Amino acid sequence: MQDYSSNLSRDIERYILELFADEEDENFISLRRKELAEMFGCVPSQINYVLRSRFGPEHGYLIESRRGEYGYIKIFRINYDEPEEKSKHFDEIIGYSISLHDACRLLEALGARGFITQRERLLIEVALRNESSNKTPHETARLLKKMLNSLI
Amino acid sequence: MQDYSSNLSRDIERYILELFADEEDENFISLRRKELAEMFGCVPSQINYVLRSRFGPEHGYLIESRRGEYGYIKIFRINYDEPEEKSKHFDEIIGYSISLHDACRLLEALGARGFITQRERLLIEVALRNESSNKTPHETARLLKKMLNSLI
DNA sequence: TCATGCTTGATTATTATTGACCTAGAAAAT
DNA sequence: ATTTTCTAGGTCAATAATAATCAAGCATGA
Repeated sequence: MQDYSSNLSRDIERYILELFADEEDENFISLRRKELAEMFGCVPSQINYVLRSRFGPEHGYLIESRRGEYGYIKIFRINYDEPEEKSKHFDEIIGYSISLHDACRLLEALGARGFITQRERLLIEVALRNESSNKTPHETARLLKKMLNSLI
Repeated sequence: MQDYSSNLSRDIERYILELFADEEDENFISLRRKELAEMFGCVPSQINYVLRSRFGPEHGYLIESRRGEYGYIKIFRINYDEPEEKSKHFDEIIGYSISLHDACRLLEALGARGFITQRERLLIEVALRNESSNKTPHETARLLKKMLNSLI
């Protein structure tokens, strides 16, 4: 169902995405939380909510910030592609549950196709194996999808 | 786009980094606190603040200084070529327990030092945040060290 | 209606700057 | 040889200007 009503968080999200669109050559944008909040007539913590819910690492963004005078928030966009296609693809091929063994085979294939580097593959495998004794195939699938989707 | 990346401390940091760049064959630079403070028109303790906040061990530097006449401050840039040293370094700066927040800050510094790429940083952050609600600082430290050590 | 997402503001934490006071080392004075 | 003085760096606390967190209440939409 489509939604036509106004929504502050969505507006702020769109504004930030526009900033990225305006800076095609850069992979990050800078902003001041206070300014942005004033601009949208909201409380500053609203900005944190938008960042948390839409620009976190699982969404493919890295955030750096500093407080105090000259404070700032930088948002780094790690990937440039449209998220739709590939993440749907991962959801399909990984599914609701996957064994550690199959996960590693998939990572091998993704490496062969140049989708991830050898180091990235290592990182994902280490994360998947972490406390693997009590990690179910379902949890494995969830984490694997999260990590791969963040890169897309 | 605005960059918000200039203030006194950042200027002093950049100046010191330039000193290192100018002396590529040396692994240290030396300076006089008073001179530097005069040069930047600030109080001398400002220099200590910059050293404390930007040239600590977690940034890959060591400080040695001497007071009185012929006083000086030397900043050593440490090399971590050997895998053994790198692993030990990670153990030292991460320790037995670390908050998610501090872990992310550390990853930022490791990125700046060229130890990890932005994509690798993304993967590590996603893994650390996974089920972070019941992830203790101790478990965070263990996983973080495991992942970083896998890259050595 | 009910779960989820959104909004708000009070409280807490961090960052940078400044200056007053403290400490160590070397030279000068005794 | 000992004391004094001078010079340079160290530490700490106060302050100001941000940003982050948290919990509570509200709104939306399936």
